[in-house]
Amino acid sequence: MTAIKESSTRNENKEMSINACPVSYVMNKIGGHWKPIILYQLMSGPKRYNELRRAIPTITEKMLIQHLKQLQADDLVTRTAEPVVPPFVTYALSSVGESLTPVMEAIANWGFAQTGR
Amino acid sequence: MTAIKESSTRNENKEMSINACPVSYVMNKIGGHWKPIILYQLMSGPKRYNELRRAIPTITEKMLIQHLKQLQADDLVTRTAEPVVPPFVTYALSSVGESLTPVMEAIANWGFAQTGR
DNA sequence: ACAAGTACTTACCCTAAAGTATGTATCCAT
DNA sequence: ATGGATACATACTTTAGGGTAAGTACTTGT
Repeated sequence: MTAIKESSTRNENKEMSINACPVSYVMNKIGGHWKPIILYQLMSGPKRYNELRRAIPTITEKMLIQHLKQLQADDLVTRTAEPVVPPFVTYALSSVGESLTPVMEAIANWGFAQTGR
Repeated sequence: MTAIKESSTRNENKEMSINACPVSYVMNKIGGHWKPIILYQLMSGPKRYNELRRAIPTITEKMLIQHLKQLQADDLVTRTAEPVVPPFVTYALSSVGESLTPVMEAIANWGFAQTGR
């Protein structure tokens, strides 16, 4: 999973920031290119893997699972796989993920206010 | 200012996301490594260039001015230079920047709730 | 027999963002 | 005249994140 060189200045700074700035901490969980988009999709309800793919046409499969895994590791989304063939895997917001909803909405609303609609 | 290769898949995806996902739009303004930290510092009042440096010891000068310029271009912060020698330059949140305060606080509070304080 | 759908995995490459290092101009204090 | 403080600028390198492409395993439909 794209191994991390554990002692670049870059990562040290990241660690520091996460501890020093509460906003920075949150950005590491919901920031980046794809995570907010995935979370935004899941806010409208649980979705299957391929539903997410189709909902976000420009995302690659690699990025989708990579971030879904990260979001699971951060306890923001849950994965439920029904043991059938063909596979039936559903992703949903965890309770922690749900608690993000008002925050995400606050962010989105500011965006709407800025862009006019 | 680090010229942008205007037609990589990367940038096309970025453009698309900004239009499709309101959260993504906001992330482009306040996301990234340093911007939230700088904004968080300015939320406690205007600061001089070197005050910011000292408040964020791990940031390099390059990153600091680069992001300050970007934040100015996005109308989130203002720069006021008194024409004296030695220079006296103050950075502050613009009115738009101020309007971000509740959003940033919502984010920070969620972070605090998650980390326990 | 073969394509299509499910949900991934893996190897390799490219680039934007961040880091390193050094330079600029002006003034004041020692 | 040398060093420190102010607020930057600019060339050069590194790396983490993202993109490309192809493969896996199992089943249903034609």
